[in-house]
Amino acid sequence: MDDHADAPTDVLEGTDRALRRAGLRATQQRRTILAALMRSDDHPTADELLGRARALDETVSFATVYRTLGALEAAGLIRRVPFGDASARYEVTPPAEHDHLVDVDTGEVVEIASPEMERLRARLAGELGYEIVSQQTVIHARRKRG
Amino acid sequence: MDDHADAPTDVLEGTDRALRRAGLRATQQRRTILAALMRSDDHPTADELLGRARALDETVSFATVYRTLGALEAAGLIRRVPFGDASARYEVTPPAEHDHLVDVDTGEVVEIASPEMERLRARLAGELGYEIVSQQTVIHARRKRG
DNA sequence: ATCTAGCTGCGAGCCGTTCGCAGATCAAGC
DNA sequence: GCTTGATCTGCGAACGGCTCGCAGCTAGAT
Repeated sequence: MDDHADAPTDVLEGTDRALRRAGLRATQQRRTILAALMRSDDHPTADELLGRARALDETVSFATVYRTLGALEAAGLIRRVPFGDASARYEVTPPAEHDHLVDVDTGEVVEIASPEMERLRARLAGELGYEIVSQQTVIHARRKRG
Repeated sequence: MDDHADAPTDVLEGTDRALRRAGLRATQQRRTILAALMRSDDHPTADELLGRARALDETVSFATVYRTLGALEAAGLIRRVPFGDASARYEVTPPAEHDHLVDVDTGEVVEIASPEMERLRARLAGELGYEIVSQQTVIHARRKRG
C-alpha cells in the first residue's frame, strides 16, 4: 500500500475518479475533502476534517463538509464510525471489514481485521435469515497490566 | 425470566434496590424512569422514555430523564445503544453480552447472543494486550429473499 | 422531627448539524 | 473555447438533542 502521498496530484486524481464513479460532480471542494480524509490515518470528526481540508484549500466551508460527507457516505465511498463521541467520525470505506477497539484510558483506536469474526457474524445473521449489509463493532478495552 | 410485570410494586421494589446498590438516591422519578425502561422490550430514546415514564408518573421532567439516564449509565445499570439514529437509545444492562441486528428495511431490532462471538472477541482483544470493558456491535442487515 | 446533601423542574443556553437562498461552478452540447 | 443549466457552494439563520444554573424540594441519616 502507498503509505505516503507526496504528490497531491495523485491523490486528487484518485478522488476525481472516485467521485465520478459515485455519480457525483467532481468539484474542487469535494476533491479536497475526500483527499483530506484519505490522507488521514485516524477517524476525524467533521470539524477536524474541515481543518485538514482548509489546509489544502482555504475556501472549503463548514456546510459543504457536512453535505459532502453525507453525499460520500450515501455513495458508499466513506462511512461514519459511531464511537461514543458526541460528534460523528469518518473513515474511507475499507476494502475489508474491520472492527474498532478503543483504549478507554488513552482514546487510542486500534483496527481489528479478522476473517474469522467476519465469517462468524455472517453465519449468525444467516441463521436468522438475514444478509449483512454493513456492520459496526466498537470495543472499549483497557490495556492489560503486565 | 419474568416476561411480564403486572404488579408495579415488584418492579418498583426492584428499581429501589438497584438504585441503592448503585449508590444513588432512590427518588420517585428515578424509580419511575428505571421502571419504564425495565418494562420496555425495545430500545427507547430519552424522549420516548419520558413519555412512558410520564404514563406512570406525571411529574417526571425532561432534564431529569437525561440526568437519570446519565447517572444510571455511569452506574452500569443501563447502557446506551448506538444505532445510527440522531438520538441516543437505551436498554437495561443485559446479564450476558449480545449484539444488535437492525433490519434496514423495517427498522426491527433483533438481539443476537453468541458465546462463541464473545469468546472470539475476547481472544482477539487479548492478543493485542487488551481486556474488554464493554462492546457494541450493530449489524445492519436485510432479510434474505427466498 | 430535623437537617442537609442531593435531587428536581424550569428555562436558558450549547453544540453539532441542517437548511434556504443567492450567487458561483462544473461539464454537456454547441 | 463558449454557452447554458443543473448542481454545488458559502453564508447565516435555524433546528434538535442535550446540558446547565438556579431556586426550591426531598430522601434518608441522625
